[in-house]
Amino acid sequence: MALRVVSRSEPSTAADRCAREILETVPLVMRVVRAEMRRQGALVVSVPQFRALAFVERHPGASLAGVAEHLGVTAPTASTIVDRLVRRRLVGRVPDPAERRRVALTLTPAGGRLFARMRSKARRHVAMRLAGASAADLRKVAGALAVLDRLFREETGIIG
Amino acid sequence: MALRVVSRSEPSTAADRCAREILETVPLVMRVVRAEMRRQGALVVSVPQFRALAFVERHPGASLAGVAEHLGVTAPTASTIVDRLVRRRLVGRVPDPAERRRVALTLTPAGGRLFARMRSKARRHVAMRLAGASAADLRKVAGALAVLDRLFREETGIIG
DNA sequence: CCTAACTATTAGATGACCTAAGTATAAACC
DNA sequence: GGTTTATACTTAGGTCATCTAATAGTTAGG
Repeated sequence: MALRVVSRSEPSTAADRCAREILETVPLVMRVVRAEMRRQGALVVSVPQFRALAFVERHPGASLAGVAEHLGVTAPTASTIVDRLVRRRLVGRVPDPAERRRVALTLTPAGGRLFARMRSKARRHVAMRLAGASAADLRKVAGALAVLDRLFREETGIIG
Repeated sequence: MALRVVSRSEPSTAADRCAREILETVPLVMRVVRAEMRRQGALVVSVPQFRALAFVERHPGASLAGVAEHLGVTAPTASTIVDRLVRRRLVGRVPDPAERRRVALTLTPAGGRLFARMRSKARRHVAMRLAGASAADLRKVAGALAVLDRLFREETGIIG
């Protein structure tokens, strides 16, 4: 024990260094994307609302609990998020005939269009940033993303 | 023009594919980290508050405008964020004697301790995730982060 | 000086998030 | 079959982040 007191203040594992870099760069990327979207006035709905749209598009007839789990938020939070989407006619919410305590959520045509537009705009923003990268760099990034995805993907679910 | 109508719906550039993956994985990583922090009760202050602490630690005597620019928010937003930190005795806010419309912000000892604790906790969380990666994977990730950092770093500043 | 520019705050709004408490429906169990 | 328990969602009340618009105090320029 007493022999391992050297430089406790500066962790030097490769994983530790990589962790610092992740906590530096990953939030930066998201902030820049969000900022560019906002600057263009392309943030027509909030980020959680957008994620809810994405989930409902992929899971037509989804329940509120499904949205809540996918967003990693509590049921009341999901309820109000969906409620704003419903009030803007982007999502339809009808009671499920088989399970009448459930609601079945669907994208309205307007909701589908808005979602597609926002998503392609975000992708175009990122792609424009990537225009300044070489093909080799792009391959590096893609490979690293696969690694990160694998490491962070598990346990998508409960947030508590 | 009319000759380029093929598959407009599916962009296939390498940069486009990479952009899709970035928009998939990068938010995932951040959400997982935030969720783990919250689960451990380690989110003692909010993310913007934490970022404000980080800025003031690195720039003692910073002004409110400095915090606002670093956070990418408006002055009123920065004001309330700093205000909560001041009320919790994590940040000191005194009028700058030379420029009496400015305030000089500093970390209190408690603020410094709390910031250091939160940061190391976040790093440890990420490092634990990375424990399941090979050394080669870590090198890949680090290299990709450097690329992303370069591509997204510029234009840190104005958001509005 | 006195106005123009700048720094910070206050006021008022929307939205995300939480916990706790309700309502309604389904399942389960005597 | 009726009561109890569990499930799905909503409502109520609170904190925090965020915006724009308006305000107060300070400095600088003409």
